[in-house]
Amino acid sequence: MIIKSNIKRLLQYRICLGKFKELGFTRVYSYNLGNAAGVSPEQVRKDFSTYGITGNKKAGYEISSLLEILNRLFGMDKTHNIIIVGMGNMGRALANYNERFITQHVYIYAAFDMDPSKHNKTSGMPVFPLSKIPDIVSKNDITTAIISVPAIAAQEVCNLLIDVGIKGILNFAPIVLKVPDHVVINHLNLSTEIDAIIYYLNEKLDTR
Amino acid sequence: MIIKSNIKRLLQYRICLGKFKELGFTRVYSYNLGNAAGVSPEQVRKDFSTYGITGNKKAGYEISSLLEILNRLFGMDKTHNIIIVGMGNMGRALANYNERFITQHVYIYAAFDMDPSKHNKTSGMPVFPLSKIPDIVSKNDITTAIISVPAIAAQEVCNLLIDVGIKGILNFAPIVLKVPDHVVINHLNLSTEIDAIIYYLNEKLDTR
DNA sequence: CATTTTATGTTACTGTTTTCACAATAACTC
DNA sequence: GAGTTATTGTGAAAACAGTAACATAAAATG
Ligand SMILES: NC(=O)c1ccc[n+]([C@@H]2O[C@H](COP(=O)([O-])OP(=O)(O)OC[C@H]3O[C@@H](n4cnc5c(N)ncnc54)[C@H](O)[C@@H]3O)[C@@H](O)[C@H]2O)c1
Ligand SMILES: NC(=O)c1ccc[n+]([C@@H]2O[C@H](COP(=O)([O-])OP(=O)(O)OC[C@H]3O[C@@H](n4cnc5c(N)ncnc54)[C@H](O)[C@@H]3O)[C@@H](O)[C@H]2O)c1
Repeated sequence: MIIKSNIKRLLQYRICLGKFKELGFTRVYSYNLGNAAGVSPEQVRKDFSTYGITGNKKAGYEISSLLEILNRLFGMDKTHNIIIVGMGNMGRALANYNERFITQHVYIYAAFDMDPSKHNKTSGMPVFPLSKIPDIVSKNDITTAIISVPAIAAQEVCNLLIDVGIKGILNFAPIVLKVPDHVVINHLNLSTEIDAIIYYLNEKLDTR
Repeated sequence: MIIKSNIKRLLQYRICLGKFKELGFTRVYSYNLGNAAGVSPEQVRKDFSTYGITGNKKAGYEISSLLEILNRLFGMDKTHNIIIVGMGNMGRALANYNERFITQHVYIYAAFDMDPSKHNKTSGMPVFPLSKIPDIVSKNDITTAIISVPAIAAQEVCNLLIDVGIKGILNFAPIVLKVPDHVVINHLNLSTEIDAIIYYLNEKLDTR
């Protein structure tokens, strides 16, 4: 599953709208939103059009009602509990960010690690052994998980998660995980993100 | 700047080829690579074709020479020194990953933070105040930086980096940074990555 | 209240990416 | 070494995404 850019843009519009609202604005134009989100005003209107979102001729969009529509579109009427497997450097960084994730209606409900020395509560949420996964996932209707274990263990952890009913996965391990069709998987390879930047820098030099 | 998916795929092929090599293989077919990288064999061949990379009819691709070509394409004949600004949770996680980044020819040479309590060497590389940025960047030919400061400070840090000659930025702060055309910027919003997964899960339920 | 202004919403266009199909050809078989 | 097989390489087709143009309509103006 590759996440479409229009979905990412709509989520970005939502974040920008929140900031506009905080600043006391009540209406925005496609031009303002595009500027804040780094896209053209036409792109903003096109994205809204695709999802049947309409504003007012000449008067732009009312921020509160636009936010309501986007919040409904993204199921943000409630907070989505998720779990993390792998409480190493990346897992801890994410765990410590929990109070900010909740502003996007995401909450890390529990974490899991194979290393018993990680089993404690210092990161805000409990850290359990992997044997607790089935119980916690099923008892709390959890459908989404973050994998931040070493690449060597990622497929095994992934399989386990799918077995217990996880349907959406954000994977930080630098390996392409094999999942059944019904599972939504989002691969995030930070090394690659940096390498790609460096590639474009060199390319610009070459074609000068 | 939006990073094209063919570049990300080529980088992924490179990683997969490395694993094949470790496992003792000397040749691969487009089918093997596609399978490992999660794409179709046609996509693999097309990507190679786009960059003038050729293999052998019936005998596939020789791993070592393919790796050489990709390493050259991505400037991996040398290690690229980069810096991080913001040594909080995310910055530290990245810093601790330095010995792994170097396998992708990326090395975090120095880190910067406005908070004096972060100025030490416990994370492997030195952590300096921001006033040291111009000196370190220019003396070490550094062109790429990671921003992991709070959103409120990100644009200011970004401007400073561009002023001292940084040309490529990976930004973790949940804000769309304004940069001149010649700067390559890669926005990575982790909240959005999770929200997008949740969106697709709900969408699948809706259209069931 | 007629006219002008200005921003939306959509259609048509343009460009890009992916998939498909198959000719070309190197390796293998007998 | 002729015939068969398997895999590449690419051009054409299809699908997708982004840009541009403009008709439409609400608001502002006077
Ligand atoms: N830290 C980074 O900045 C960074 C950057 C790029 C990629 N990554 C990737 O993210 C993943 C996590 O990175 P990290 O730096 O946090 O690694 P880490 O080694 O610090 O942490 C890994 C954690 O996973 C746990 N673990 C190992 N095997 C497990 C298993 N089978 N089940 C459950 N837990 C297990 C370990 O106990 C450890 O706590 C890795 O795949 C890494 O390649 C991290
Ligand atoms: N930690 C996560 O998992 C996570 C998830 C999503 C997004 N992010 C984003 O990544 C960024 C960093 O997150 P974090 O969790 O590491 O935050 P953090 O608060 O732990 O760390 C921020 C660091 O930046 C430093 N800083 C603040 N202002 C600065 C300035 N002007 N110049 C230099 N340094 C400055 C602080 O001293 C601190 O060390 C934030 O923008 C955050 O929204 C983080």
